[in-house]
Amino acid sequence: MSWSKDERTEPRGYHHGNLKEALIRAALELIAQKGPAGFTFAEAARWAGVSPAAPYRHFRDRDELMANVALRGFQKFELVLARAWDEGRPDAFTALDRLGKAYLEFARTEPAFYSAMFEAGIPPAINPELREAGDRAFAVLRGGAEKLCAQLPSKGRPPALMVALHIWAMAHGIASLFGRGDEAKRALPMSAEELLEAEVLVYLRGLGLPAG
Amino acid sequence: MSWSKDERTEPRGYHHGNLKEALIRAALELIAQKGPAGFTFAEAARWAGVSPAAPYRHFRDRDELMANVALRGFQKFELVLARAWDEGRPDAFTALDRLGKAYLEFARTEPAFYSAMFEAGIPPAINPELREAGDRAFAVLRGGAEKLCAQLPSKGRPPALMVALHIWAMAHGIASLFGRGDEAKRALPMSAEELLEAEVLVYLRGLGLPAG
DNA sequence: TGTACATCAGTGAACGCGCGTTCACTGATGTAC
DNA sequence: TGTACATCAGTGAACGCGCGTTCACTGATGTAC
Repeated sequence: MSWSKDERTEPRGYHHGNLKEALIRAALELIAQKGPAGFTFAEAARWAGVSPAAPYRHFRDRDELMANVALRGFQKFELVLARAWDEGRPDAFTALDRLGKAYLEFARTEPAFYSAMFEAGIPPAINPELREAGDRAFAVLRGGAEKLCAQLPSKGRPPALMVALHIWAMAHGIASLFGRGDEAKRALPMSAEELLEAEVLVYLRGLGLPAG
Repeated sequence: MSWSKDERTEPRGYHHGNLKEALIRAALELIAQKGPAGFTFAEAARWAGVSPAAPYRHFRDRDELMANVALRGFQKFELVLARAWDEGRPDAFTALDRLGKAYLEFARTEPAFYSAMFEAGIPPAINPELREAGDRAFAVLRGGAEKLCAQLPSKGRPPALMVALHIWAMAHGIASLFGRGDEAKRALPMSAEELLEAEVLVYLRGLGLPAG
């Protein structure tokens, strides 16, 4: 869970008690329903059962809320990816396969997070905290790529960073084209998971893996 | 050019004469500036120098305008891709490389079209004309994949459709992560073009290409 | 344990704004005769 | 070539709406003594 503290089921009384978390949850719900653009500060307040002025106690404006959602998204994403990768156990191939599936599962089950992270157009340069969180999530992919590359003969070994970027691009490409539940559903002869798995497999073979 | 007819440089008089085209151009400009969500019907009208009621003569609502932009985007995309592919001349590799570069160039130089096509969330199922245009653009990739696959031994040859989807996912992944001018610019050790070229190269090697 | 007080997190009313949409209208264009 | 008329593509004023934002306020909570 991203909203850790205590989950009050029934916020009551004058003080909400957990408004910041409630607003973030409202934003997630609204983004999931109508896309990253289709959510307003006022509506999030209404969702949380609070006056339209209340959110200003916790966020300067809509963008700050959005950035906060993206931040938590990256944190959760890092966790999910790291758990899937599991330090490359039992071997890099199996782990990479899990990683790819986890990537797609995240994009599918957390479309709001995914939107906020990659499609909301928040400039990462401005927000160092956000940028760092994104980098940490990417570091998981990068670690995986390093472990894979280490299995190649050092002569002509491709840079691990490049391999990580390739894997990211494949996963992101498939996730955004085919991996969302409802919208833009194009008829496919196979699931997004199978498609990504096959793609990564061909790619790895192209790298020379598995190597003797 | 997508807006073909006659490009009046100075729309004047009571009748605009070319309002439909002007509105689409305005939408492109606004989408490019502020993303697919950051454009309004009223603002497009203002941009075209026309009263806010005028656009209703040409589009039922904002969504219809957006769909029209996406439609033209796919048409132009198909043209651009087909020209780059050039029927696979002089050979499928060279042509595929051109295709990838053209894909990225389109995403970069026509961000508004690209957004409308892939990020505006227009349900393609509802709009058959739009869907068809998208299919025709994809058919170029598919044709390329077929030519590539034909070079493989028929035993164990992967389905061309799958290969086409893989190529699309790679190109789209790189375009949306790294291939836009201003926003979300992450420091990369190489250009988006080089990154995609390398990725496709590894992938093709994984397919067993070039084959003897 | 009780009291005074500072601080905090909410209220609710108000505002200006731009958007989407409608309406009766009007100027321009094209066509029939 | 001219006239009458239908049609088309725009105007501009008006409306209701929801948003973002501010303001003085107030109820609840925590702390010092």
